[in-house]
Order: sequence, then structure tokens, then C-alpha cells
Amino acid sequence: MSNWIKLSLGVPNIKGRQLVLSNTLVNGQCFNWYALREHDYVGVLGQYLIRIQQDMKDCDIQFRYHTHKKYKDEGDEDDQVHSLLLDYFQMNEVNLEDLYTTWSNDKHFASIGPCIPGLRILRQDPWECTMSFLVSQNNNIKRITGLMLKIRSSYGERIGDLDTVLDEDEEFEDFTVSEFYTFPTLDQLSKAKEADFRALGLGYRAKYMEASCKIIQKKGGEDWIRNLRLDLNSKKKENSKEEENDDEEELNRKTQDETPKKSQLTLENLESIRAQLVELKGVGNKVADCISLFSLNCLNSVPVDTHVAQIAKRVYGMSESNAKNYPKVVDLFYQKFGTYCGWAHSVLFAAELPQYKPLLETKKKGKRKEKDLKLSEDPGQKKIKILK
DNA sequence: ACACTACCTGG
DNA sequence: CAGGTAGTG
Repeated sequence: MSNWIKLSLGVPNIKGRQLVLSNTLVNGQCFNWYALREHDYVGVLGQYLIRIQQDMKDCDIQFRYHTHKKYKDEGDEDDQVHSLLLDYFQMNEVNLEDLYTTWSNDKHFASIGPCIPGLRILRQDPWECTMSFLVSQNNNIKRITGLMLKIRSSYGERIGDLDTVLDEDEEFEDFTVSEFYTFPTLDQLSKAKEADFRALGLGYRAKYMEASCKIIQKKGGEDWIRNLRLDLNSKKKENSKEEENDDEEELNRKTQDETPKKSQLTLENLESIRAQLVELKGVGNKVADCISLFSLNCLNSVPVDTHVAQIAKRVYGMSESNAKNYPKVVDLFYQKFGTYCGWAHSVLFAAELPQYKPLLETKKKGKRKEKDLKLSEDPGQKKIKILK
């Protein structure tokens, strides 16, 4: 059995303001994590079966993992998985607490942010992300997660059983997933025809899957999508002297905030990425923006779905939100939240999901009376309400 | 160029 | 209806 390893975020995670797993892993941005119980998840990242959990008293996070023997490297595998997770959570690039503070200039965000702390955008694998959001269209999170699971177990490679990340005396009776698989490569997934995808339950999306796989093959395979990813650190080369001596987290962070190294986040680049993704079958604006935000470092992509369109209408007073003024909604979010508007949007989006309604309700009650609001700022009380 | 609809499936 | 898109008038 594997050992537990503490995840060192590099910054204090007070009250989960940098990272809360329950707000990050199951909010609809990814579909590869399953809750064993609250704040305790299993899922697959690359070739690793990972279990990760958070102690909601101090917000510390620990993980353990398992991988198939054929993948075993020598040496620092613990370090590799640790680095993998830090990259996945984008811990080295983004100080989420600072962003929440900035975003709270917007009144609507200010009312929601404290209820949904530590919601980070994950840096996912572009290929897997593309397939996931192809499946996601006109569909719900629960079913998407189930369908992706079927795709893995049908066409991926088996990594191992659940019990490789459980203690001997542990059991989770209602938990139905017992074995875990890698996400299939393009070659592996290309063995499936439309009928096969339909048999898995993908419905009319089956046709899109087969067609898109073929298109991706023609364009150069998974690497074609992976190469669409923006390199936000490219500017570092100019400051290489500074970077090398920069071991201290705070200094590093400061430098990055001051020199927004966002030279890649131009409108042209974003348009180009979207244009290329839309060439796939079953990928329109919304899905393309999901892919670019969740896997291609496009911090300012704003996928406009029914919920986001509703926010634009209900909260920000946009008259009509339909497919036609998609760009207008995107622009609205950019005007409100700036470079990281894709990140901000995800918090507001989460607030629209039924699962988050209870958290927001407690906040509303406190808001009724201004006097009570200050009292409810009591840390202990807040933690219970928000993070329970 | 726009608006409208069919489309798998499950709650 | 659910985090839409392609196809059609």
C-alpha cells in the first residue's frame, strides 16, 4: 500500500483561499474525479491512480498514488507525482487569494467569492479535455462523468484497483468504481466506431467522436492539440537572471504579478486557437472555449453556456443572451474581471449549480442585517458554513 | 446572414 | 431540461 504524502502548495492555504478540493475537482471543469466521501477523491492523472484528500480544519492536503508496474520509473516517483499535482492545480503561477480580492470589486462576485473559496482552474491534458467536452454538450455533469468512465475502461489501459489507495480496514460501500484506467490515446480511441460510442451511451455525440478523432489524426494527433497550448512563461527568458536566483516564493510571485507575462494572451492568439478547435466535429464556440480555458492556458476564455448567459442577463442586465451575442457576453466578463476572467467566470458559474445553492443560502441570511454580517465574519463560524 | 430545430439519454 | 452543435429553411 502506498504512503500518504503531504502536498506542499508553496503558499499558506488559510481557510482554503488558495485551494479547496471540493470546489475544484467536481465543479464541471473536469470529469475524472470520484468522491469517496467529502473532501476525499480518487481519480486518474496520466498513468497515476491518485487519491487526494483535504483536512478541513487546517486545509492541508495529502495524496497517495498507485501506478502500473510497466510504468514504474526508478527513483523520485513521489516527487514526480507531487510536481504533477502542483502543475495540475497551477499552484506556481496563480495566487488565487489575490485574484478573489481583485474580483471582489464586482459586487456580485463579492457576494459569492467567500462562499466558494479556493476554486482553481485545473491545467488538464488538452487531448483528454477535448474529448471530455465533446461529450459534455447538452449533457449534465453526472452523466458526462459516467460516460468518460466508460470510455476509459473500454479503451484505456488498466492501472489498478481502488484498494491500492485504501487502507486495509477502509471500505466505502456506496462507491461503485473499483478499477481505474488511463485515458485512451488517440490510437486506442480510434479503434472505436460510431456504433461503439453509441453502445457506450454517447447518443448523437458518437458521430462527433469518430469524426473528430479522424480529423485530429489528420492534423497530427494528440500533439496537434497539445501544441495549441500557450506558453505563458515564454517571457521568463528575458528575465532569466532574475528567475534563477528566485527561489523564494513571494519574490517569485511578485515578479509574475507585476510583469503580467501575458504576452501570449492576445485576442489574435485566442481567436486562432478557437478557429482551429472549431474545425473538429461537434466543437462550437462554447466547447472550444472550455478546451482553451481548461487545458490551453487561456486564462481569459469565457465559455458561455446557458448558466453564464443567464448571469449576464439576470445580474449584469444584458437584454438578450443567445448564440448571436456570445462575443458580447465574453466581452462583458473581460471588462469586469480582466486577464483572469475565465477563472472568475468559473466561480460565478459554480454558484449557479444546484449543489452550491446551500452554501449561498447561508450567506444570504447573514446579509439581511448589516450588523449580523460583521458578526458572521467570525472565522470559526464561517469555516463551518462554507467548507462543511 | 440569421433563426429554428433535431438530436441520444436519463432524471 | 442538462454547461450545444450542425444542418436546414
